[in-house]
Amino acid sequence: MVVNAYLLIDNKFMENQTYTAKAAEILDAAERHMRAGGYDAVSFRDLADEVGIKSSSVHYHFPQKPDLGEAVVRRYTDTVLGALGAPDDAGEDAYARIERLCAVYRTALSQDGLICLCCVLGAETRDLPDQVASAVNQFFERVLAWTGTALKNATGQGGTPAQILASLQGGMILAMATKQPALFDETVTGILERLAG
Amino acid sequence: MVVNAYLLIDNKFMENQTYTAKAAEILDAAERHMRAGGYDAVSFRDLADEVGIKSSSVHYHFPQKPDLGEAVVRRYTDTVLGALGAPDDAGEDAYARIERLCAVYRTALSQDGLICLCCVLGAETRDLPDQVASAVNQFFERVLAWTGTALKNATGQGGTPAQILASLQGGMILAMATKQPALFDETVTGILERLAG
DNA sequence: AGTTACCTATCTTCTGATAGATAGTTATTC
DNA sequence: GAATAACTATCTATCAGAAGATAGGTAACT
Repeated sequence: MVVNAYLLIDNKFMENQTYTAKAAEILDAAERHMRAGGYDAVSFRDLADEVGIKSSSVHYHFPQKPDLGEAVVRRYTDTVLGALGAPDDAGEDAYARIERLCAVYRTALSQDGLICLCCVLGAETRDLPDQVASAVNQFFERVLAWTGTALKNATGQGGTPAQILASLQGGMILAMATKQPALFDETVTGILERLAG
Repeated sequence: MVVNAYLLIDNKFMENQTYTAKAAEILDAAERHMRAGGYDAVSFRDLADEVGIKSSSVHYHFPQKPDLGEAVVRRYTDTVLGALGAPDDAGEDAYARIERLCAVYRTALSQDGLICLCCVLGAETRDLPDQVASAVNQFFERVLAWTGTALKNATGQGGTPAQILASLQGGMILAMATKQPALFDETVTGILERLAG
């Protein structure tokens, strides 16, 4: 049986895409820079220096910058969805799932001191190469879908997936821009209170 | 009486800072680019071309790039606060005021097809020159303060200023990144529903 | 005379990108 | 099993273009 290569991109098989150690190092550095300063904050030379190779070797792993950008976003998407786990585990209620969603975001913020990659890139979508913008779009579609499933059979008036996700993304920006991490926690509190009803 | 120049920056006098026609044109172009793609999306040459002068002449109006960035953010802040009007007009209730806040954001999004400047810059705060990051910080402090005042004597459980603002900022990103403006409207609906109680 | 608002010309540094060489590994063929 | 081919991951060297920035000139207005 021949597997449709296109399908491979949009279903679970893709989640296990592997990279060599060096390529992964490059992606790590690129993600860090992008989350701190956006797409333009990444330069092939800086990445090369950080991982100890030459800039031309970075092009070997990721021919063009949009290829690199797309790879960073796709890997990030898979990491986040992996951390979120199943949105329809019967042993959990909606509250526990959304609490987990908030915790995933919270960890990213406090652990790395950086906000969500797709929050940063989403803000500059208009100027991103199509390839990258499309990957960012898919991140949101997938997380929105996860949240929609997670909310099934929710009791309280917890709000829609878009409302919840908007609060999380906006809370991060507020926390980062005002240097007050507590503002993020405040938005999380609001989300969970509404869900508890 | 000598007016304290520092005070001038943080109170209403500052709102009337004037620019020559050409400087204002430069700020317009710079704001457009920044709202579409962030701080790095602005180049002196592009701005110069757009307003019909040479790049060195842009430096005449705004010596360094951080000066330009700061000016764009400060002018934007004053414009937004001007559009918001008084947060403590006795003839209005909290709902009407927050409705206005949402409308201001909504207009920016639908009229220009661009999201809030400080949403974009806030996302990349970590990599911004201090001068610019500080102006972005002040934008949020002022809008948070406006919202706090607007909510005084609110009846329903409308949420805190940070919760409301986070929803608005996040809703914009979601709308932009998914190319679904309706997602912004959905977050606005949520904000107003909670406020109505 | 001084100030304003531009200009020309130029500099350095950084950017993404490419061509072509090299050493080491892996696979294929005789 | 040895010879050869192909692939992987890096290098050196280089390019054209764009970036922010500066020095110094000019014409007009105050």
